[in-house]
Amino acid sequence: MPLKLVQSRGSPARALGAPCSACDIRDISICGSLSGDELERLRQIVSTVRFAAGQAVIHEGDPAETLFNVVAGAVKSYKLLPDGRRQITGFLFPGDFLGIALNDTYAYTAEALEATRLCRFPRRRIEALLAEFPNLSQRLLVEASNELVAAQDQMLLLGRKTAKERLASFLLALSDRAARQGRPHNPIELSMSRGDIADYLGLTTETISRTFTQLRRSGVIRLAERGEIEILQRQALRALTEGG
Amino acid sequence: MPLKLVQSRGSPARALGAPCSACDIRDISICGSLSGDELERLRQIVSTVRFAAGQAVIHEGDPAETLFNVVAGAVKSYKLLPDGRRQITGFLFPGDFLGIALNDTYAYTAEALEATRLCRFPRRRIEALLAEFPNLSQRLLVEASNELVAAQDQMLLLGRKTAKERLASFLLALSDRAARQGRPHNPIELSMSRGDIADYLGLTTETISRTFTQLRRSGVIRLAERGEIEILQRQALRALTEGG
DNA sequence: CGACACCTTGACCAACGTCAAATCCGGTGG
DNA sequence: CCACCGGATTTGACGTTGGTCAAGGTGTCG
Repeated sequence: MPLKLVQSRGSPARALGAPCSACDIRDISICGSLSGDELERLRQIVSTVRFAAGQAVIHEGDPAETLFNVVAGAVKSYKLLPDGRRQITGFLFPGDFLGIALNDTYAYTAEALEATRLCRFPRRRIEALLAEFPNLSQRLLVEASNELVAAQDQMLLLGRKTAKERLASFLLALSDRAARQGRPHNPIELSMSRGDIADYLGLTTETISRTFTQLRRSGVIRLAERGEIEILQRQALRALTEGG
Repeated sequence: MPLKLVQSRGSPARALGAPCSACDIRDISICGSLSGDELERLRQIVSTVRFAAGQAVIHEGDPAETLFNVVAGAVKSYKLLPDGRRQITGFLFPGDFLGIALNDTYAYTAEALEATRLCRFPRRRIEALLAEFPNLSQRLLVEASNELVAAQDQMLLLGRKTAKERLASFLLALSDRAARQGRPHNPIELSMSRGDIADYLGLTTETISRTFTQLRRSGVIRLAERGEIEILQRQALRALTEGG
């Protein structure tokens, strides 16, 4: 019972844009797994799109026709309940992949947090490349694996951690991720609002605010200008992460 | 266009004396994506292992040297905080894949809920096959995608749903999954304890118990013999899932 | 300079957790 | 068949964390 990809049909590739081989974020993105030839094929199907802060990139429930790679900016992805309760499932930064879940419809909505640039891949074309370049599907699998591990950490956080532990975990994770992706990691620049943090951590803005105050008063962090957060005692913050 | 499984009609017709081609759960497992030849290669690296209820299959933090496929029984996977708080990240049933996260160490512990039989694949061998059979890595990617979607649903549940909504969601998800995998789906057989359900839903045993009572009193479910749960009003239960 | 969105703080409240005590139930041995 | 044991489950009384509601502060951008 072999698994077959439904082959892409339709209009020819529309080329344009800068070569992927010179891409700023190539090393930290999915494209890093591809050779010169493969990159060229990818370039033929990619286009660049921009979104202003607050604009939706994809909508939960819409047919999943496009995959994105964040090039610059920041994105939040979230799910809603009918009465408006919201759970943010992740924040995406340059190099992160959006829409990896290869299902018929998007499982969540994604919205730009600030001016954002993304690479846009028609899904049918990507699937054709998957069949051609095993590297690519292996790389996507690795990516999905990492997301899965992060999702499990988040379940532990949402199911079992206190407000203070959640916020400490969040700040450290943001800082660590920024470091890994070569962005400034202390002070941390928060591109999201208190409300977004709350909806990510399963709390309310008020609780986020109170907990920030608590961490600040205990000297673990400092609330710097432009909403940046400086970590003053990384070890202490790490301890708070698991109830120390 | 979504990735689609294309079933070849008729039997693959590989006797071989090998169990894989005649495997009970082949159609619902990862192996369903493989042709006769590939299956034979898989058979060469697989072995069957059995675990009694309560035995650990893998340990969080151990080097990830093995992947498993559940053949019979049931497994829970969980993460612990240093002080013993526990979050169950999933329950696995026949056909489910354990250890898909291809990282160096296991991200969670997995433990048999009852007498359980699993197929055991050495990880290095699987990785070799991945390079050889693109089908396999694509199928694993689909599997990982589905897990990712489920994980996001679970985040919404843990972050934003009330106790009653959580339990309703859990019961329906169990029933739906059992149906999809061809197991009895009403009454639902709960292979896990109240404590396990609590640790999966981010609640306590007491709250689970009280909420069961509430659902029973309102006539939505019935607590049948041997701990089975009969769904009496599926529509009502579905409504409760999102606060209806 | 004023409007508006975001953030902080305070007072009070409710959902769920904690602690404790029945009760149930399957397994065991007489 | 029945009595008993031990763990799981249920139920009850009460406590706590974080939510709700409301007011005031801060900063940013016309």
